[in-house]
Amino acid sequence: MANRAARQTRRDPEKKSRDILKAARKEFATAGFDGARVDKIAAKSKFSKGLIYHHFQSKDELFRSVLEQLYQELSEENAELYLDDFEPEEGVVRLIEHTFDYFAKNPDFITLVNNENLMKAQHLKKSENVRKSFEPLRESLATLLKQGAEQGDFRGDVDSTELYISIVALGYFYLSNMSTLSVVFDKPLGGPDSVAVRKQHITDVILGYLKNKEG
Amino acid sequence: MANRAARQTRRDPEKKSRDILKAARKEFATAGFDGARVDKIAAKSKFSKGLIYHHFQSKDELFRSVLEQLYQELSEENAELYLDDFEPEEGVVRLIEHTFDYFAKNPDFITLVNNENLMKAQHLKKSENVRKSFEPLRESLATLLKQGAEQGDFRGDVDSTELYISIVALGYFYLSNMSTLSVVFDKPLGGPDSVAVRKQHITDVILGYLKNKEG
Amino acid sequence: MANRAARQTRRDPEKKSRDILKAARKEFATAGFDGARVDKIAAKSKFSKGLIYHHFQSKDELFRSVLEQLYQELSEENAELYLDDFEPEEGVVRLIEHTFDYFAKNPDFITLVNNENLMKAQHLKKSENVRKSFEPLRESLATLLKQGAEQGDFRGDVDSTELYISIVALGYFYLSNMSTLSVVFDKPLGGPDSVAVRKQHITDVILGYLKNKEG
Amino acid sequence: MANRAARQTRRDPEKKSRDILKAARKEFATAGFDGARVDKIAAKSKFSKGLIYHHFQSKDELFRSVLEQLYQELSEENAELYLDDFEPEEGVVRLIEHTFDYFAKNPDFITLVNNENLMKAQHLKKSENVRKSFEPLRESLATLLKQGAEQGDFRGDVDSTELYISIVALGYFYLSNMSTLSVVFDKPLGGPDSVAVRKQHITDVILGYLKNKEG
DNA sequence: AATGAATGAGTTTTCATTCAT
DNA sequence: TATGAATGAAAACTCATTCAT
Repeated sequence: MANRAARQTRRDPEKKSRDILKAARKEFATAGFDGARVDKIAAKSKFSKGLIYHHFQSKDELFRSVLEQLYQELSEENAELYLDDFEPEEGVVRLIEHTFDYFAKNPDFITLVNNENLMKAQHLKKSENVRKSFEPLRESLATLLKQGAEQGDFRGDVDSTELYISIVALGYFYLSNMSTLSVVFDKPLGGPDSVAVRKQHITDVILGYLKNKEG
Repeated sequence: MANRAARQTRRDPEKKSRDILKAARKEFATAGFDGARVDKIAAKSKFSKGLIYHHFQSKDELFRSVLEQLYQELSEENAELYLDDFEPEEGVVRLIEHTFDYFAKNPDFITLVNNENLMKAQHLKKSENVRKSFEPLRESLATLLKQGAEQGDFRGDVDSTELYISIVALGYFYLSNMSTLSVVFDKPLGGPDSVAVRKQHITDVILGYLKNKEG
Repeated sequence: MANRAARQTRRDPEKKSRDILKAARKEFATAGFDGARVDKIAAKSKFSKGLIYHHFQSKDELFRSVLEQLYQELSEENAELYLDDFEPEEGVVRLIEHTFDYFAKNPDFITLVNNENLMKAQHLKKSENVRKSFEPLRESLATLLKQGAEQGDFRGDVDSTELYISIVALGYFYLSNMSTLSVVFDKPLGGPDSVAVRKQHITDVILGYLKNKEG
Repeated sequence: MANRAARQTRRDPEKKSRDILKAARKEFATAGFDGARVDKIAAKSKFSKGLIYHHFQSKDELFRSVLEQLYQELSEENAELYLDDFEPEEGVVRLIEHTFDYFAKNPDFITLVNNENLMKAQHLKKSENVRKSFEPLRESLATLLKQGAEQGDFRGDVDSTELYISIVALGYFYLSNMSTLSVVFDKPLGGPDSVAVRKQHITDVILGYLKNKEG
């Protein structure tokens, strides 16, 4: 039995990779790329350092894999939104709320992406499979905007990419910069109340903008 | 006179500190806190490592000083806006444009602040003089919002802190995440045209929101 | 066989530890704790600095291990004395001579222990296995003293711990402070004649004291 | 007045040296030669590092001066014993007790001398004025021993230098090695009771030895 | 005489990566 | 495949000493 379990472990390299990636993601998110320690990742994943280097060639490659997995997950979640099935306003609200909630529930995403930006996206640039990964969502949003404009609900001069960036920005920045904002505004922003207020504010801003047709 | 100047140089520890801080800011912005090398800061500043440790006690303290200087500069620039002298809409536009331009012209600010957020603002928390440093600006903005509402130009339900965070977020996030965004949208966002478009979009969003009085 | 031996070497971390400890002991004894250089220990032991830090966590831990080994060796040597097998006077003389000879042959012991005392025994305090390591010897001495008193050879008011400290002190101090004593008495004390004279003097003092029953 | 005080300071370099030496002695005793910091000595003495280097040429020279002062003080105290004015036994007891008390009251002496021995007396060897500084005391002790032997109180085969070293050893070692002894005997030796017991034991040993004429 | 800023060689320690087994 | 001991290059930080003022 023990033998069989061992064999199982031996024969499931994907499971191994997943475990390593999970540990790596946590470590990179906690300590940043430069602060992360391969030793700690090994300890957390219960595999040896040698094995990690066997599966991934370097710390950089490991980080790249973490990022790819991260964007892959986000894409999958976004695909579940089925924006095309909703009326323009409802669709936009769904997108806003889902985007905010996703970042709020996945603080590691923000940390890791910020890290990657500090390094000028050098890892992501090598990942073909994340290129254009937001295209489906952008297209759905463009459709909503077009329909909204045609129905007279939304203004007609809105660029879908810019708007999506704005929807992300309003939540991402708040969550990403919470620590320093709390200091410079001398007010803790991390509480559930503050977060709920923020989420409502974001919806107000985006909808207020879209529905102001005198633009 | 030359003599005096020489003496001045020798005896001007503030000048020295400024030079060190300048070099440190560049290195921290380029490499991040963990990636930054005190050796490089010494080389860039033309002073010895020993001197750096004589003036600042540790790499952490040096980073803290860089951050303090950074927020100090931003506060000073913000004070020059004289928002109180303008009509509501003009004032808000000034604030939006100035904020965006400031971040665009000072990419180091974003890098350094992101770094500090990755470290949970541990350095900034020790800096008493940055606490509430945005209070004057927030108050000016609150006044503009109130006047704008009274004059019937702006909606009346806007929280000044949330709005200011939004104004910052819309530009900061774009600039901060430009590298990864360029990859996932497969479209270079750093060019002057893109930046100008972005700036206009931000103004549109904020004004569109504020001037939509149907809440 | 050769193969096996090679493997042995590779796989014998205890041998490695012993080699490192040997080099460390020499360096610490020569230069003192603060004066000792981990670089030199690495060079002497033919292992890399990294390996030393892999086996021992810090310079302090390395020093602690050296001390533990030191006391371990002394305990083992003391156990070989079999004091219980001898008549009181002969047993005491054996102890005196062995103690003196041990310190004379192991000058590193004195240097290292003096160092540890300069540091208030901070390392030894963490070593559980040296606590009470002299208890067997003290007990044997106590037995000898009791027997000697019963047989009318020794005085009856002697504390075994105090006496053992005295036996050690008379030799240890002479060897430990030889350098300064040679200066202040303007007379080299390190020669074999001086040492032999000293050893005889110590035996005279202790026996003279023990056998003076008018105390 | 202030002026005068300043002048006074300026004109009293000996006072300055004394203050520096006092601070240096404390620092060297606390941290050992290698552990001592010139910066700390400067801070403690309220003089600048430059001044310290002006008066003493190096850390080594400073340590040498501390040692010289130390032995000078001990010599002066010993001269106050007036051993020649006492009967043999009383004189020897005075010497034993004074020696023990001196070390007990001046723990720095032990620390500093041990340090110097770890460095093979390299500093003391350069100090002409400590050579033979114990000659007067040794001579007084020799006289006491001779008188005691003539009066039939003491045995006649005692070398004064060996005996003096023993008198010192029995107290010095106990005080010097108290930290490690407390660990290996698992018993705190620093308390006033233990010290008093030790002092009595030393007197017993030396007198017991001297008065045992069957030697 | 007096200061303390400035230096640079050197310390302990760390860590990504390799490699023998 | 899998391990983890081993390495070496580099990191933050220290400190006796010097030197311009």
